[in-house]
Amino acid sequence: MDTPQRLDEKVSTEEKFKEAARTVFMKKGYAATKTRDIAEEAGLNLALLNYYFRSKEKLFEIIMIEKVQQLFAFIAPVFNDKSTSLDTKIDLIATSYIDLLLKNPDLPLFVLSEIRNNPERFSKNVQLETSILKSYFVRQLGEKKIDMNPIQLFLTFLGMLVFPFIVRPVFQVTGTINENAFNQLMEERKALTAKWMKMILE
Amino acid sequence: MDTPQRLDEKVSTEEKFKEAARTVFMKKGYAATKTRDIAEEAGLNLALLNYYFRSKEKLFEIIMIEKVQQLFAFIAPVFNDKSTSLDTKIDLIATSYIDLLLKNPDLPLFVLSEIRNNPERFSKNVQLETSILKSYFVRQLGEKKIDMNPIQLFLTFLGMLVFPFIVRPVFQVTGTINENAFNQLMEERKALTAKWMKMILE
DNA sequence: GTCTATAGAGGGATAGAC
DNA sequence: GTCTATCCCTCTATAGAC
Repeated sequence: MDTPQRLDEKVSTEEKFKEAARTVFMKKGYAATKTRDIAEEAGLNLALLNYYFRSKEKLFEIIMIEKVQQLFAFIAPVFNDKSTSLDTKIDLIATSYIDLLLKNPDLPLFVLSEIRNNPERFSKNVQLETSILKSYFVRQLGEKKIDMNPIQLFLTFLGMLVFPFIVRPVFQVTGTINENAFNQLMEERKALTAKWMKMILE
Repeated sequence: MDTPQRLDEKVSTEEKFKEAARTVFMKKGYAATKTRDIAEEAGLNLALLNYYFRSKEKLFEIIMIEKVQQLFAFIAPVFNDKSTSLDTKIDLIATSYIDLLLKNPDLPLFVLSEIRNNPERFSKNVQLETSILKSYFVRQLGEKKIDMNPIQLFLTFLGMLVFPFIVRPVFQVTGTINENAFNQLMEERKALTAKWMKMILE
């Protein structure tokens, strides 16, 4: 996904647009983003955007597929690893997912709100990762707590990890918690989430 | 907030616009909403929208203040009730907040994504409820677990309640869980959340 | 591939009649 | 208060020169 670039090498025009599109789409959302904003952010001529990507919509789809992959598919291998125990998976996922989100704090809210604002787009063009609910991890949850729908456990686990990043904009606007303090809380949260999740499963 | 209307009484034009605006803004978000959509939804003339509310922006602010109130301020009394124990508060909040969200499932994602897409609007015009983090409930959490930042506990509790409604659009688009099944899960979740939260606090 | 210029549609807002 | 007609700016997209 990351194409490494030597410092003296030129980044392609196409890639400059994609990078600018990531920035602007993530910041404002699809509808509020103007193609002019993207061209300006990229430092490139507006007409080139259509030359490379045909339309705003098509460029957005490219970025969106990337982001959905990041959010859903990134952890699929861990979820489906049959050689690791439930407890090991909990530890691994808690750590790696919070690390992912610390690098991309806006990712969940961006993806989820775009799905919500325009569900048609996603039923048609973007393949969402539905297999997570049928993953080996969820089956392991179901075997541990046979008296409960494993989705309840799954939602709780994912919520512990993701929810703080969903409400982050409120912290930012109100100034309640600054960025460093938030990141520190999330680092602590890796171990807390794993501990709590195991308690719930006892 | 709810102005009761007799069935034979006419709903005011202004209220028709507000009701239509709630529907359309909540469905598409601010940026993707056209004033023409709102007028059509209301079954009213477009020019009247500006007559009553001056601008799309002003109408949106009215709706948004309502929604923020619903989401944040609704449970403030319970949070700050000094006469109830921590366990009682947990039971009460779990039940009443899930009830609130079952009636307004799109509320959290709508409010949070609008804050994210345009934080400037909220730092200026809409007063966000920041006092929750200083509420009596959060203090009670801190006294129970003195070795931990109470925000961690608060985020976990709220995440258990709210997060399922945040990911609901994914369920809808993929068809994994239908509306009835989701609502059923949330009913069960009232007791589960309370039980789990108390376990974590032991 | 990259630019300038502009077509063409959309959308917020208002003028002015009733 | 409510309507029709329309202004006018913004935005996506393309034509066509270089």
